[in-house]
Amino acid sequence: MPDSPPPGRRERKKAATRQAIADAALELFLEHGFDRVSVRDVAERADVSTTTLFAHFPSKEALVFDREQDVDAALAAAVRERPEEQGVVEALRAHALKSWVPIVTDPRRADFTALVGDTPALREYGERMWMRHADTLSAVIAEELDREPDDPACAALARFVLEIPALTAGRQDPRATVETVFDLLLHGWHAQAGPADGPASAQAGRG
Amino acid sequence: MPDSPPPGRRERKKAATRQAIADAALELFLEHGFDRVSVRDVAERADVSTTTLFAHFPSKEALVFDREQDVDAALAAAVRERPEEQGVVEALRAHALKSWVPIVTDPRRADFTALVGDTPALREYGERMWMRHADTLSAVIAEELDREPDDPACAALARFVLEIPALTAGRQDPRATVETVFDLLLHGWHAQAGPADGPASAQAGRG
DNA sequence: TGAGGAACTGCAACTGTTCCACTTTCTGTC
DNA sequence: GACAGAAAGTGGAACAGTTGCAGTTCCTCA
Repeated sequence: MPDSPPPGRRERKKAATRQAIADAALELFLEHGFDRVSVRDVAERADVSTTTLFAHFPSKEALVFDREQDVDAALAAAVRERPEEQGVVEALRAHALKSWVPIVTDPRRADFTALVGDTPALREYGERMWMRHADTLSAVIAEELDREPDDPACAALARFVLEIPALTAGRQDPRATVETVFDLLLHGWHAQAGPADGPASAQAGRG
Repeated sequence: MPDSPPPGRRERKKAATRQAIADAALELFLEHGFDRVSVRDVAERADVSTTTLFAHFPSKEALVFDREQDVDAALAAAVRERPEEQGVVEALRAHALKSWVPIVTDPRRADFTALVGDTPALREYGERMWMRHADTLSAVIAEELDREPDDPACAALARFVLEIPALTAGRQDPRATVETVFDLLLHGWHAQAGPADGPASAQAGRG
C-alpha cells in the first residue's frame, strides 16, 4: 500500500482526474439514479471528454465501484497468512466477518448500498465483480492444501465463498447469514439439516 | 407440453418467425463469431426488421439461448417429486447428473458449447440465466423442509447448486465434478478435506 | 533542452436497444 | 360474411454506451 516515492505530477494529475470522474458520477447517480444519468452527463460534470472517462473506467458500472482494487490480494492474504492451525474455511469466515460485513452494514454508506441494491445493472455488476476473484482464490486454496491447481473441490469452495456477498445482500442480519453459510460449507447440508436430511416422507405437501 | 388445440395460423406464423430469427442468429454466430455479427445482420438474414427481432428476444445474447424455457419447473419438480426417503440434495444430484451433464457432453452440440465457452458475454449470460432460478429453488427447498421462505441455508444451497453448471464448464470430466461438488455440499469441507481441514502448519510456503 | 510519451480532447462512427406511427394479417363475434 | 379490434410486423429515427482517430498539451527523463 505504500506509494513509495513522490508519485510525480503526471501521476498525481491522472489520479485527480480519475477521482474527479468517480466523484461526479457518484454524485449524479445518487441524485438522479443510475439509469437517468448518461455517461456524457458524468463526463461533463467532471469536465472531461467521454473518451477520457473511458480511458479511466472500462464501463459505466465501473464508475460506481472505483474501489474494486485489492479484494483479490486481501482474499489471497487472508488464506495464506492465516494463523497456525486455522483451516482455510475458518480463515475465510474470519475474513468475511471482518472485512465484508462492515461494508454492508456501515450506516454512512446506506445510500450507496441502496443505490446498488435498487439498480439491477449495478447489482449484477457487483456480483460478477466478486466472481472474478474465484480463480485466484481457488488457486490459493489449492496451493495451500497441496492439491492440483484445478481441483474441483477448491474451485467449488472458492465460488461458494464468493457467493456470500450476494446471499447476504438485503438481509436483516448479514452476520448471522454469513455464519450459517460457513457452517453449511464446513459441515455440510447433512449435518445442518439433521441426520435424516429431510426425506420427502417428512413433509405433507407434495405435487 | 401438449399444445392442445391447433395453435391457429397467427401463432404458427409467430413461432416460425421466432425460429427463423434464432436459426439465422446461430448460423451467423457460429460462422463469424458472436462479436462480429451485429443484431442488424441477424435481422437481415432472417428477413425481419430489428424491431421485430427485439419483439421476440429481449437481448442479443438471448438469441443464442432460445430454449431457456422450463428449467425452473424441472428444477422444482426434481425436488418436489423426489422418491420417498431421498433428501433434497440427493434429488438435486440426480437431477444434475441426468439433465445437465448430458447437455454439456453431447458431441452434437460441441460447436455450440464452444461458441458459448469462447464468448465472455455469452458465458456470463448463461451463468446469470441459471442464477435466475435461485429464488424459485430456494423457496421450494424451504417449503419441502418446513422452513421459513427466506431461510438462509436454503438460499445458500440453492445458489450453490446453481453454480454447478459454471463449475463444470470446460472440465474434462463434468460427471466427476458434479459428484465432488455434491459430496462437498452434503458432507461439508471438513469431511472432504480430512479431519484437520488443512491447517496452515501443514504447508511450507507462506507469504 | 529537446525527444518521446502520456493524458487528454473533439468528433464521428458503430452497436444494442427503444420509440413511434403506420400497415398487414388474423380472430372472434353479430 | 362483414367488421372491430388485437396482434405481428415495418421502417426509420433516436438514444446511450463504447471505440477509433487525429491532433494538442503537458510531463518526464536523458
